[in-house]
Amino acid sequence: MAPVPSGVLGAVDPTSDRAVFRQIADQLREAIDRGRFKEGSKLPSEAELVEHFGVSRMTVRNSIGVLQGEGLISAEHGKGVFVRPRPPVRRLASDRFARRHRDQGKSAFIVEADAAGSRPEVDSLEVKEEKPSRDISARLGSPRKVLARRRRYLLDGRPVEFAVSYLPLDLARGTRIAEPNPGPGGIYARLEEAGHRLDHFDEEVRARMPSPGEAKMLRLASGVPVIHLVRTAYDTEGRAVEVCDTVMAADAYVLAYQLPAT
Amino acid sequence: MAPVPSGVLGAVDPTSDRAVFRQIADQLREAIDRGRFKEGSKLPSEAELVEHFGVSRMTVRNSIGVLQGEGLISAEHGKGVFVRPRPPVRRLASDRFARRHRDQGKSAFIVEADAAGSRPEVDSLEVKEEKPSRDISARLGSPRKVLARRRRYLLDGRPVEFAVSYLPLDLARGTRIAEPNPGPGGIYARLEEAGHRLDHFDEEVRARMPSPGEAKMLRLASGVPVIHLVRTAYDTEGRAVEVCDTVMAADAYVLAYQLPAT
DNA sequence: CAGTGGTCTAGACCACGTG
DNA sequence: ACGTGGTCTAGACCACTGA
Repeated sequence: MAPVPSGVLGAVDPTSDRAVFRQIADQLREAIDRGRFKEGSKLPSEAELVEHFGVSRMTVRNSIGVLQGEGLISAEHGKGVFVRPRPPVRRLASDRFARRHRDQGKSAFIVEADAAGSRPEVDSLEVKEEKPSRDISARLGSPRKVLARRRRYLLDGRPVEFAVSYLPLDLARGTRIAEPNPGPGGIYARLEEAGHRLDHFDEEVRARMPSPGEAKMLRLASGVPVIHLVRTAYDTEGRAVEVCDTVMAADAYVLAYQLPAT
Repeated sequence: MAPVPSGVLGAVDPTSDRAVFRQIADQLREAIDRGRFKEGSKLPSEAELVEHFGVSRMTVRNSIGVLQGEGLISAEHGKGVFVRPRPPVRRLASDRFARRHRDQGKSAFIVEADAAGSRPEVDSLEVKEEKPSRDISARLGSPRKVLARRRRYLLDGRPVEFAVSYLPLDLARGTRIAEPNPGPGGIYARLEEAGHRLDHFDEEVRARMPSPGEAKMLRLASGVPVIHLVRTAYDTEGRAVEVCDTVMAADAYVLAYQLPAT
């Protein structure tokens, strides 16, 4: 068993008021912050830390759990504990739905990822009619049924976002919007062709820890929150024509908005 | 010791592939979701769960840890484990910095909280000159020193937000902006009086788990992420005149934006 | 005071990943 | 086969809360 690199980690004081596992977590955190353990690199194994600090394994595991909860490290069964790499973030600009950005063939996600040198994928595509939740229904003006378009987005094989678009049935049924591939420019282009010129979008942004289902769908490490974004699209007559409910891996995104000062 | 209420929690299957502590976490999560344990109410004690499921205490504690990480429950030493109440959220609208909202005497935070029936407080107010971080410096056009205005916001005694405003020294030194109370309309009103008419704001929104210092400052329970918001204010000449760096308790906020469709 | 969660020990066996 | 983390036990003592 390799010893812990000398000088990187000190000793703990069992008589201190601060719990031993917190002292160990503090030392590891500081070592990571100072770059003594680099992004993606392996921390000393539990056994090595037990040896180094002279504590029981549960104490070491407890300290590792603290840093996992902070999103700093993640454990991989059979391999070790690693400093969590910060993945490249996708920047969502507030003008991303402007008409000029509607590409002829490809979706905004694909275009943008290609430009950034990432490999984009969309999977789990599912389109079906269903009864809306109370919340979605209220936002769309209480339709009895809606068309739901579900899909998951991945970058370089990593799932980063899961989104569901809801549209009132009278706008969607029988159009390309109800097909898996809605055609060039996406559903917004189809809505405008049908006479529903878009006026503006409302976006609501929340952050929270993922449900177990979301963590699985996005393959989230512990300590990674999600950004929950609900966007409502309005046409020029003030009618809500679409609600898009999106859950994003928070470590993969930064949202950018421009606000008028007037 | 009171028994676990009958019918609410079942049994675990030690031969299952799913770990026992996950099965217990699943059962507790489902009971909470179904409302069998209401918001703010106390869960069975660790000892009662040990008795009910016939497992060791560490197993029960492990399952409790899972739900804490999800932000569903929080433990209080000496009292018990409770279903985490969802605090009222503060909605930040994208027009919150419009001139018409600049109240004569009070800050936007105070006005809004009063209207919502909450008791607002601002503390830890600190104003000083300092050397900016690389990031802040870049956003402000690389000034050598800046004025930093730090403050913490509380609602009904609960800290919800910690904010730091940075301004280039040449705009702030010798003005009311450099005083703890910048006067009616706040620093934006002072900037405009000095001829820096505001044109727009850029906001960047991220979500992540808090650092230990942030968790302490905002008294965050485990399983509560923070929203990190960086806003840059530009005047009509395109100069960045202020950067505001804000860390918010994610369970206390929803951000609302309006985006043009053009 | 009794009851609660917080910390810690010293073991055990299992499941995963790699050589 | 071996080293890694994952799960689990059966205890112990401590610190906080409330009656």
